[in-house]
Amino acid sequence: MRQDAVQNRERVLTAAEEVFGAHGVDAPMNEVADAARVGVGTVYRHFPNKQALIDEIIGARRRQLVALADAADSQPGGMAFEWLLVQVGHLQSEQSGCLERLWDHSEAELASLDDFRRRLAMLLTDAQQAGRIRTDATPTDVSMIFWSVREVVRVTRSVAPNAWRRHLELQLAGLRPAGDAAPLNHPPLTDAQARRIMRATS
Amino acid sequence: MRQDAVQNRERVLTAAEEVFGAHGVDAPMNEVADAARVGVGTVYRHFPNKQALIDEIIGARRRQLVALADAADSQPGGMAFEWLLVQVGHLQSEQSGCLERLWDHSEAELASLDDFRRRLAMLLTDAQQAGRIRTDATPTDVSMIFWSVREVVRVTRSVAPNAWRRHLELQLAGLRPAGDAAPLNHPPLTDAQARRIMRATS
DNA sequence: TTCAAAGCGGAATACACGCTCCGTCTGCGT
DNA sequence: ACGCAGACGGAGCGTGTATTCCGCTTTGAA
Repeated sequence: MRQDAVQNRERVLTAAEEVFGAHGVDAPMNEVADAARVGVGTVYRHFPNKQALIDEIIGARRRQLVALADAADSQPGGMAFEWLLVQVGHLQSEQSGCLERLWDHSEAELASLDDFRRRLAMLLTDAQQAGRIRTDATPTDVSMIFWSVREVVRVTRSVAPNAWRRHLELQLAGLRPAGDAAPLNHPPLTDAQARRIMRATS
Repeated sequence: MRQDAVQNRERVLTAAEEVFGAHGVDAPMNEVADAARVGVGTVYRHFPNKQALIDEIIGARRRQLVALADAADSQPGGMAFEWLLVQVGHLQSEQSGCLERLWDHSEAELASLDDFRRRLAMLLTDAQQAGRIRTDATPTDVSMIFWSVREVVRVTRSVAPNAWRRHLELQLAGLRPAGDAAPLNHPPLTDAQARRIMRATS
């Protein structure tokens, strides 16, 4: 590949991350091209269509996600689970507009995040055994927290970019072992449901 | 106003509630017109533009919201606050697509919901004094819960229409008085921030 | 019953966006 | 230096959607 072509591809990716991050994935391709100081034609030379460009960006984030799950193992004691949730919050709060689609997958991409989910489930179990998390919490409850944090990030980022931290703190408080608190009355999502949801949203 | 015109206006409103509720406010006006068994022209005779139609629907919901806050007063003891949160969850889960904009306002509409917010703040204080809610929770924390529940509703409704209940339960658990749980490390949104956010989202 | 005002339908318009096409330009192997 | 495969830009096409326009229909007061 020609040298300038390689450079341009990179510029487009960076620009797309910025533009989509700031204005959401609904931002027009024209804006991405302008931000990359490149014609739209060039964008389409490197990515067959808008979805492919978005996928490329999100793919990179998914890999970060898996890396984070790996890194969590080296956290002390039963803290790994909570550490991971905060890290994922960080990830979601950077260039948050891109990530509207982070938790959606075609069946094909499901594998990459399955890995993440498996590790997350293990960390959750560990945390429960360490007595830091209530035993009736399930991995699907954690998915709901991710969705919820994503939305709080989206809504608050322009005014209070750190507000999601408090929201997450409160949710973690909700996950603590029930003292005198009542047990949960509503059942968690089943895995099958969670899976269908993640496919449907996209 | 002519009799048939009155009827048609009503039909359009009902249809819009259904269509926007099911497919979100991005659903095309044509679909609304079809669902109302009416031409697009008629829709535009009654509402100057799409936004006005949406506003009308949301306005009605806001009034319901205020009514709920009033009704909460007749709930027993310190439970009024929690009861209200569940009711708001219900409200958000019905025709949820319409409500993407429920918490956004132009400065002008701020007044209508201010009333709601004032009552909510009082109920929160009551619940705190009754020892059911941690004393460091603020009304802006409750706003974040509303945003969060709205998103969980949006994501899960087609597969598990009741999933939001569990999510809310967990959040309420997070609002219980801290036993051995650590105090919150991150500050709540200020009122001014919350206000700006609600204006910016729209 | 009559008829003008009010209402209606839906084709046509305006516009925004994804994407394609093609004439022009440029890195780089020779 | 040369030539051209490969890359570039951006005008223009197709589509989808909000909104308008206008000839036809209906209502209801006289």
